[in-house]
Amino acid sequence: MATGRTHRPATRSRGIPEATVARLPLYLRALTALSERSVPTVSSEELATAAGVNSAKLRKDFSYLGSYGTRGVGYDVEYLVYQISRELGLTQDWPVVIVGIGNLGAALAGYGGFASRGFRVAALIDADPAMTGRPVAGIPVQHSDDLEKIISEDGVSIGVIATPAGVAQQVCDRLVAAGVTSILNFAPTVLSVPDGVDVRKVDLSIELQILAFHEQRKAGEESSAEEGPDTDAEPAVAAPPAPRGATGDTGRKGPDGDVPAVMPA
Amino acid sequence: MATGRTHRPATRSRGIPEATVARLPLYLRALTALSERSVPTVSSEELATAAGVNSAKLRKDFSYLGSYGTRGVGYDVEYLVYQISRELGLTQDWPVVIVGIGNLGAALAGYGGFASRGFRVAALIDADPAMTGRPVAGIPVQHSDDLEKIISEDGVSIGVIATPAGVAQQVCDRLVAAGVTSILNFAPTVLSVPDGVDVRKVDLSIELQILAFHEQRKAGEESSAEEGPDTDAEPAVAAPPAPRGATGDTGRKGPDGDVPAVMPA
DNA sequence: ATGTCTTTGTGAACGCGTGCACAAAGATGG
DNA sequence: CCATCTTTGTGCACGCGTTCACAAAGACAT
Repeated sequence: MATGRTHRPATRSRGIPEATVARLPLYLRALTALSERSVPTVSSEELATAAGVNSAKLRKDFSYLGSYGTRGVGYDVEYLVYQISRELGLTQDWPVVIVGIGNLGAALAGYGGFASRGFRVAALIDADPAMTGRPVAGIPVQHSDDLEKIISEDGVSIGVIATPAGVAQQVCDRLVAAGVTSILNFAPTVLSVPDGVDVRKVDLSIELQILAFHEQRKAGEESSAEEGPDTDAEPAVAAPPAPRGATGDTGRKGPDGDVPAVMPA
Repeated sequence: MATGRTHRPATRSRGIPEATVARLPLYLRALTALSERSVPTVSSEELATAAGVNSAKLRKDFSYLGSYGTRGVGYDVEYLVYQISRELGLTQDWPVVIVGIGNLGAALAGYGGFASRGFRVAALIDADPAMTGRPVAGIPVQHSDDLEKIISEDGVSIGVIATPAGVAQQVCDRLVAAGVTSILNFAPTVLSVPDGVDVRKVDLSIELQILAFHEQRKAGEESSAEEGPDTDAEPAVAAPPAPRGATGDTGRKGPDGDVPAVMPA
C-alpha cells in the first residue's frame, strides 16, 4: 500500500518554489484590497509591507511568474491580480465537497473566503442520517452514502475533511477512490494517500501548542535570573515516568548541558 | 509605529530549531495514541511513520531535547510523552480567550483538541450584545466591553481572534494592551503587533488556494505536454493585458472581496 | 565475558530559502 | 535628446533544514 506522502519532496512545481506558492495567496489578498480602493499601481515596498513580507522576497517571488513590473513605477494592480489568480488556478471554478458537518464543517460551509476565491461548495456530506436534508449555510446536507455519486457527477477534485479523527482515513480513502486528488484535512490524523494526491493539514491545536512553547520561553526568560529552585513547572500530569527500568540516574545529558533535561529536583 | 513582525527572524528559541518545535506536537499526538494502546517502547522508525516524517529527522529533532532513547531498543513512550509535553509547556494550564463567536468561534470553543492539551477556554467574547450571556459549548459569551477585565483577572496570555477581518486589528490591539502576548489569528489580515508578541496565522482559503495551484498543475500535466513560458493561455477572461491604462470595465464589487477578481470562464 | 545485532545520536554534505546590494530599465523633467 | 531619479529584477552569499551514512552504545544470546 502506498505510504502517505504528505510532505513535499522538494517538488518545485513548474519552476515556482513551494515557498513562493504559499505566499501568492497573501499577495493576492493585499492586491485585492488595493484594487477595491482603486489604487492603480503599487511598489514592491508598499505591497510587501501590506502583505507582511520582505520587499526583496516579494520581488523575487514575482520574478518566478515573469516580469510583470515596470521599473521606476511599480506593479499594475489589476494586471498583477489577474496574473496571480491565473497562476494559482483561481480563474476557474473549483467545486469542493465538505465531509463532516459538525461545528467546524458548518463554519467552513459558511466561510466567505471560499466563494470569493473561485471555490464553490458543491456539497456538504455527513454520515448522520438526522443531518440529511437539513440546510447548513443554505446548502442541504447529503448523506455520505451518496459521496461517490456526488463527486463523480460534479467533477469534484478537492475535498475537505472535517470529520472526527477516527473516520478521517476511511473518508479519505473513499474520496480518493471517487476521484478526489486534493484534500484539506482538519482531522488530527496523518492521512495515507497514494502518489499524486495532495494533502494539506490544518491542525488548530498544533498552532496553539507552538504558541505555548514560545509563551513558556518568554515567561521563563523574564524570571530565569531569579526563581531559583521554584522553576520546576509543577507538572499537572503524572510524575515523570522513569525511562524503562532505569534505576539509577544514568545522568541524562541535555543537548547543551544547560537544559534541565531531567526534572528539577 | 511598530511594524508587524509576523514572520520569525530565524529565532532559534532555546536552541531548538523552529521547524523542530512545529513538529513536536505531531510526535506528541502519535505518542499519545501509542500510550493509550499501552505500547511501552517505540523505535524512531515506527514513530516516524506514525507521525508521517523521516526517521532521521525525528531522531535529530529528539536530539535537541536530549538523549531520551535507548540504543538497540528505542524510546520509552511514557517518558517521551512527558518530556515533549514539558518542553512544549503543556504541563501547565493555559487559559485562552476566543474573541468573535461566529460560526468559526463556536467551532473553536467546542473543539476537543484544546482541553486535551492543557488549554482551557477561559472566556468567549463577542461584540454583539445579543450574544452576551448565551452559552456556546457550555460557556456563556461575554461582551467585549469586559475584554480587558477578563484577561487581567484570569491572567490570560493567549488569545484567539475569530472575528471578521475588519475588526481584527483593533481586537488585537486591545488584547495586546491587556497583556496577551500570543495570538492565534483566523481573520484574513496581517496583524501589526509590538515586539515580544507572537502571532500565528491560520487561513483556510490560503490552504485551498495552494491546493488549487497543485491541482491545476496536475490537470495541466496530463493534458498538454508543452505549455511554454508563453503565458497567454487565451482565457475567455476580460482583460489580461493593458498593464497601464486598464480603465473602466473592472467593475469592483462589495466590501471584502466576495467575487473572484477575474470572472471564471 | 565476549560477540553479535539492533537502534540511537550525530557529523557532514547538500539543497532550499532569504536577504543584501547593485546594475539595468524605464519614467520623468529640462 | 540627455540627465537624473525611481524601482525593478537578480547575482551572490549565508544560514537553516533535511538527509545520508556511520560510529557509538547498549541489549541480548551464547
